[in-house]
Amino acid sequence: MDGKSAQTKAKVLDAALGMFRSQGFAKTTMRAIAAEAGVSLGSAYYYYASKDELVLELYRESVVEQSTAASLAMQGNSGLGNRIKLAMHAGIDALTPYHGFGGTFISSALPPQSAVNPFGEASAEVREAAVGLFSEAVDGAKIPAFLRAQLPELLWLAYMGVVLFWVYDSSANQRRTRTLIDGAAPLIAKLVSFSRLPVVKPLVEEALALKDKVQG
Amino acid sequence: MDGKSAQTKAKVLDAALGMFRSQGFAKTTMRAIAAEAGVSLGSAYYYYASKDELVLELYRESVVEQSTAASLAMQGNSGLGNRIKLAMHAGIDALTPYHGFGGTFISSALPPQSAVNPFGEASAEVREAAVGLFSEAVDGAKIPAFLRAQLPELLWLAYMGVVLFWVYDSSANQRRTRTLIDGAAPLIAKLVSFSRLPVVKPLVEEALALKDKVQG
DNA sequence: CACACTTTTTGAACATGTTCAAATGTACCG
DNA sequence: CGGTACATTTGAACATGTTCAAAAAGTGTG
Repeated sequence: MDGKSAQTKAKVLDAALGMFRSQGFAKTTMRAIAAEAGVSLGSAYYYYASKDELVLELYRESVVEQSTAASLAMQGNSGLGNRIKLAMHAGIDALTPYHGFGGTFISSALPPQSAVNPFGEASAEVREAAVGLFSEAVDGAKIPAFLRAQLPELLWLAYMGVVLFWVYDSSANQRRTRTLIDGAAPLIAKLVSFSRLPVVKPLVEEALALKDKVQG
Repeated sequence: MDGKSAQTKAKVLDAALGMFRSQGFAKTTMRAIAAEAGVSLGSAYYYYASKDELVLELYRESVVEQSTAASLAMQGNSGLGNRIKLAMHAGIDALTPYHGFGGTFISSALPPQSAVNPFGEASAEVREAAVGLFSEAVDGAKIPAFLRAQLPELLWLAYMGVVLFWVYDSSANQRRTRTLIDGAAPLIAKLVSFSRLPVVKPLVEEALALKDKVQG
């Protein structure tokens, strides 16, 4: 039966996410999470082996939120640039409540051995969902054949860069990040469309070849 | 008099760097550093307010090593691609002893409020040195005027990307990172040279404008 | 030298992430 | 029911980064 156990697990997660939002990541102690959830410290660890795993859930939820919001918004919008914009803005929207502790968030997210590291094993499922969102953004646009397969992953990578920028963005409401997205998305679209041209094509092909060579 | 005090400080730093290399960052405790240096725990903290500050020293030293090695190597080498290659390889060379704990390194290096964060206040001096190295790499090459001023910083940014890749690179001796540098450097050089062409120029100009708009 | 003031040193104390052996609860079998 | 195996819960114990008040050592002054 999954009822009781799952319920406890959910209580712990709710307490954690709530306190992350209100107190930040560093200030939220495992003891406080356990207390808020009404369980003992050991119990919290029974369900989540580390504080990082809680962050992975947060990341997971944010991607779900990003996906649903972006999918919906893309229904009425065509044009590669526009769709990239929507996908990225939706991601930042979902992360916004956590900007205050973006720093501590990223410090547990980036180490290679961390459960949360976006490039790692543990987050494969979430990453694929995110890449899938960019596939959706690309769908319907005219993409040169030699680019199509790789483009979604490249866009996700670019988005990871945007997230990193966002973490450091101290402007009010992270306006600079929004500006970055608004500027970068059409640029990317333009680059994709130009990638057919004789001057640009070999450059792009070379870059794609390097990406393949360097991967795995 | 700076003799005694500076000597103690140096002893702490030496102990720390040595143990970082041999044990990794996480496994090296402040207590162990203090013991190795022959001082008390409190004394270690008197000189370095946090473990992160020790990492900043490491970063500083690695940039110095990178700079001297790269400057030397560039004396006999011309060609933008080659010089970029040299600068980046020198950086990875200097970091190699620490690859084992690159993950923990980056986890303390990236948080915005960390003393070590490469984009932050505290590391401004080191960052300028690193950007300066790329200025040197660019010197002598024919760079389109509208690009020249921004290029070194862009190259440093690209190099930060390479370092991030290196952190995650689990191939033997980080061969993939070397492949990346060898492939990316000529690509960048080609892009710079193509940036004069009518198709490419507006794209690059737009990107530069976006960078300015988004900065500060 | 005696005194005051500063720099340095010390180790105990604290907070917090994590581990673990033991206690408690639950489900199912004979 | 009695009992056994498994799941869950508990809180004490541990390790470690960091803080801090007090002691010690050093330095200059009268």
